[in-house]
Amino acid sequence: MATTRRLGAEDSVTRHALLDAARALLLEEGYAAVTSRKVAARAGLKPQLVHYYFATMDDLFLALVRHGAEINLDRQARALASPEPVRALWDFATDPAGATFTMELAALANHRKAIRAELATYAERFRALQAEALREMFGRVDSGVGEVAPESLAFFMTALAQMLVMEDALGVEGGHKEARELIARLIERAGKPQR
Amino acid sequence: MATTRRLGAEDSVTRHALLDAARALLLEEGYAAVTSRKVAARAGLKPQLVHYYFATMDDLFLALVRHGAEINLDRQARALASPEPVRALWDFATDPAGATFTMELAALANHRKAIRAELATYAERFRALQAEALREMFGRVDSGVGEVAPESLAFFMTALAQMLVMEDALGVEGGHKEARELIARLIERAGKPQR
DNA sequence: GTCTATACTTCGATAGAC
DNA sequence: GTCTATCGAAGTATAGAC
Repeated sequence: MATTRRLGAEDSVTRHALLDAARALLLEEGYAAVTSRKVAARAGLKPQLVHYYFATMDDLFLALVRHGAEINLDRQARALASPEPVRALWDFATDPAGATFTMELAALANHRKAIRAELATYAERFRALQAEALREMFGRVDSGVGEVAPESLAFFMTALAQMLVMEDALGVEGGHKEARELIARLIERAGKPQR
Repeated sequence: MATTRRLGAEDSVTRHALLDAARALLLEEGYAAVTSRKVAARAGLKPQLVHYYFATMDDLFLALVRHGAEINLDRQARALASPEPVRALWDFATDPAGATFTMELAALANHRKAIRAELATYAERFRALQAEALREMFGRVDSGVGEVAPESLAFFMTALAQMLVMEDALGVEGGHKEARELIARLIERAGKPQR
């Protein structure tokens, strides 16, 4: 294995078209629909081109992870720098496209080592950046049963956002309306950081 | 379509073996690995038998959903009837196998209508049963920013449990330790219901 | 540097033998 | 009622032409 097969250039227009098509398929039909044939068809290209630009399908998925993560790191940074960072962060976390993208990749990663490692690294980076921002805003927060570390606060927020969006997509709604209202009140209260 | 092809009996031993194999594959390698060939191989049977007992792969998945859900409804009922229902419910929700099973099916369901509908129906049932039990135990709970309905409480609990387990599986751990400790304290406090 | 012709494997599904 | 022989489509990947 590991023959020295040639690959297309990273900045190729065709390569970008394939990545775009793959991302669209991932969102619309799930990771199982991201096959060389379907990706190519969506981009109006031949299936073999996928393997010219990406040695294996795993490589394509890795490129997808990196590209999506970099874009979202940007978006998150902007949210954290906004006048209402907590609200902006929540809006960012509950964006359906972003949440779907993450959930699909997580499901895929569950059984593909290389992708899992890459996704985990990015996830920790996201959380650390959120935690840092929350720490600056609030320090440790009292929960009524002890203090909450910023990292945990970031986890709670992301977890609830992801599951809300995911269940919405499935058509599960029990408890959502009141949960969203409660979170809205928490964000309202957090609007003006204590320090 | 819809030809009147014959199907095997529901109580067939072979059928059960196939379902067991499918469940194991789903847990170990993800839904994409649940193919007629792999399921059969795992059960030591011929691939064509899958289609004798399940007209389509969707039918196999549906059977898997129903079987898994019925077992878990039982487990949840036992948890709710235990001396420490809140703790038992949390332990049940954070069981890795159960959470993985759910997440895989959710990812699959995202893009398969029939499975999505079935899964959503069961999910609502789980939540309603949890909510009913929590309502009997606590009524509405004060959160510091208004009351929390039992249904929302159930959602929060399940969401956090699922994401904890899922991130653990991916190797993401930021904020988990303190989050688990905080939840443990909450459960401790909830140990003795107020009414 | 870019794309095509082609090979080989695995997929879901059907028709028909026992 | 149970299982097998077989099919056409779709999957990843390689070697080689432009």
